[in-house]
Amino acid sequence: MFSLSEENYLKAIFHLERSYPTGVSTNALAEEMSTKASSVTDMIKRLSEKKLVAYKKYQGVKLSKFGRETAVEVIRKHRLWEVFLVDKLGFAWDEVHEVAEQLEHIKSDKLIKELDRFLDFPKRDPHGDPIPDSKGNFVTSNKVLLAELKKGESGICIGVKDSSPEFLQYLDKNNIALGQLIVILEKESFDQSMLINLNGKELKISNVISSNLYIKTS
Amino acid sequence: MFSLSEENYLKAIFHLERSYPTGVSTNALAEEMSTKASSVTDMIKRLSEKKLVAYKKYQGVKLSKFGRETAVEVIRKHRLWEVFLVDKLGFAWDEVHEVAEQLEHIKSDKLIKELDRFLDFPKRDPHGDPIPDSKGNFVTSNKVLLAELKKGESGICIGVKDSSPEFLQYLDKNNIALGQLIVILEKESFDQSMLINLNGKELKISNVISSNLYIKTS
DNA sequence: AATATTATTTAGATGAGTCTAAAAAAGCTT
DNA sequence: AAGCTTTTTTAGACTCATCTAAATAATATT
Ligand SMILES: [Mn+2]
Ligand SMILES: [Mn+2]
Ligand SMILES: [Mn+2]
Ligand SMILES: [Mn+2]
Repeated sequence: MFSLSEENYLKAIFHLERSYPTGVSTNALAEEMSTKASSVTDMIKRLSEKKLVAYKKYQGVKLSKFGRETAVEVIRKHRLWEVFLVDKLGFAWDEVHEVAEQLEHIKSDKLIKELDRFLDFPKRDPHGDPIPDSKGNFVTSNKVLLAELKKGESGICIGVKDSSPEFLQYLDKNNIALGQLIVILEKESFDQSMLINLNGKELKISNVISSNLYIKTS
Repeated sequence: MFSLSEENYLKAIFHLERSYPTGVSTNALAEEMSTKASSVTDMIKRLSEKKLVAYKKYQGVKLSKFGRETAVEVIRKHRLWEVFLVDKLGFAWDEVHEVAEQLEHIKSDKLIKELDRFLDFPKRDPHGDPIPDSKGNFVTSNKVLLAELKKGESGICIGVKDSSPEFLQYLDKNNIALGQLIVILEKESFDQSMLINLNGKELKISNVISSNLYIKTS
């Protein structure tokens, strides 16, 4: 059983490994955890002693198999709780993350097993992120940022890259939701802003927005 | 916002105040918290600085109004989560306490408000204990230990004093559940054991058992 | 009232997790 | 290759929550 801090570091390393395939740097981890590099070094040493990460001085960290399994389990719990909060308690999708950050650390195998069943084994959380199953397997869907599409192309919105309350509330305000068809009517070459069609209505969105919306491709 | 440890101490003091109306002793608190008296003294000083308890050296502690409100809120959360686990996730009543000990420390006003609504504002937890409402008010029912009743008397079982898994499993095994009518057929003066009628069936129970079952009186 | 026992507090240490400041290593420039 | 900059690690300190051992206060016994 690991501490709340240890679990949070494992999650952070897991997420950063995509951008740092050769090893997550101390500074990147410090940034992600909103802490100091020296604290990260301390924690990395602890995680290394517990065989959760592979660490060599000045080389960054990588999750071990064990560490990755642990991280995925915490992520599974986080996302299941997010589904619970939205589907059962009526939270909005921009209100769930903070609470899930706490709930993900509750230790009980039975709890998470029964919660999963109660929610009818959901495959995705309210932000479109995949939920690992009890064995740690999860779908990796073919997605691309809306910003990468060209004029005339279209696709279904299936997730958000930024899931901050601010961004999610912007989407709500403009009636952009997961599952919706988006057609690119115009794309401005100067600032990459787009005119899109959404439910028959036209909407102008900046590159900041289109760079944080995932579209299903295949 | 208080730490997990602080909240647990407040709960313990709250429960012990019934037995120690003039002030909860350091040793009693150490016993309840499974820790050492010196640790208790340290914590009491912290709680006192935060105005959660009134403390004078060698005099024991009492909760302040603020401290009592905080304790009651934690107890409210604990019991609501226990209802959730039993009613929604299918936990048995002897499996919920440990998990609720963790869940009671989750910080989110909205979460507990919506959970309460989701559970349809339950008045009692799975062990018959009253659940404080959002203002901290809860019913204090007229109850008496089964052991205090005499031959020929009867009443409805409404709660347990000991809610350890071992005791609860004993009750399950003997089909004793909350809400049931219990009639005392015989009472042995030597060891206080009883012969009771339960759903038409006769059952012999020891004083250890009857001293941990609450019966509704008025 | 003096003494013995018990309860409580103090003193000092430990471990987890964090911090700042300083040292050391790695990576870039020229 | 030497020097400069950035990154990372080390050293030392702090808080919270705990512990053991010792000191002190309160209570009980004779
Ligand atoms: Mn989240
Ligand atoms: Mn999410
Ligand atoms: Mn309980
Ligand atoms: Mn209970």
